[in-house]
Amino acid sequence: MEGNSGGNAGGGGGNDVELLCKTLQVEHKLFYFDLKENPRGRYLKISEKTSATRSTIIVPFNGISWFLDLFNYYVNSDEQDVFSKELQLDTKVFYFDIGENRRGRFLKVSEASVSRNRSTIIVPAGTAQDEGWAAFRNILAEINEAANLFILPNQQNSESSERLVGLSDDVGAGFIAGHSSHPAPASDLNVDRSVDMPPTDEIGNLAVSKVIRVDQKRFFFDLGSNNRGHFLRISEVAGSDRSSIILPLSGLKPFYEMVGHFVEITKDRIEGLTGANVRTVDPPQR
DNA sequence: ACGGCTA
Repeated sequence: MEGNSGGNAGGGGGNDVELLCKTLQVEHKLFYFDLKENPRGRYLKISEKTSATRSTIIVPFNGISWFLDLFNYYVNSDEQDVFSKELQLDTKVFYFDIGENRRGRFLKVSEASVSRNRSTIIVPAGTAQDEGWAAFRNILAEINEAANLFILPNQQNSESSERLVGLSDDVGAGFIAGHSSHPAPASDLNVDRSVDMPPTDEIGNLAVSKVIRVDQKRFFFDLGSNNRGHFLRISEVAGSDRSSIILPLSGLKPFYEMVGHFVEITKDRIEGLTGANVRTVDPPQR
């Protein structure tokens, strides 16, 4: 059903001119790549279509080469040392996450923007040597090539890379300081390096969320509050199972010190492991 | 013939 954005209400893009269209089939999914243009500029629309589902992300024009780089990264890296990535482009953030289930491995690409709901596409790795991702990467490469032809010479300067910061590698923000030669003192065991703690009276409103991935599990850290006060909820999510502990903020420091204690006494065994991976996620909506 | 994803 392509025509569901008929009125172009709120910038649906229905009237935008198509510069380039490509399709890719991976397993039973169909991916549509549409390079489009409107008065505000160019963008790449990537849609994932299943028999029952369609999901779309919109990549700003200057993000196409970043997408290409990231897919190259996931295609070329060994399975055991790929990590989640975040890509900030303009007002959007794209999250790249590896997942695996009985169907196989997949790459989840999720677009978060302030206004729109989060949208996600999931690209199967494919059966042999990530060929699903590789095919996806090849399409991106073709589009990136073609897109460069659309750039006029005088536009290249304004599109150049100094504005395009935002590729962040989240590796190594786990409990263990990566390869530092000295043992991590307790003050370095800081899970929350990138988010400033808000004043206590704002915590309830300013839901701060983090997630770490350890093997197949994910642990979500969410600040919240109820009539009993403020708390940190730590949720373990593995597959469809989820369980949580609710830690009153008064217990946070003892909890932290206790974890630090176990980090200390086990560090001989866990030094060098880099399983944990921290990133910021959108505040949950509630 | 899938169907994943704290939307």
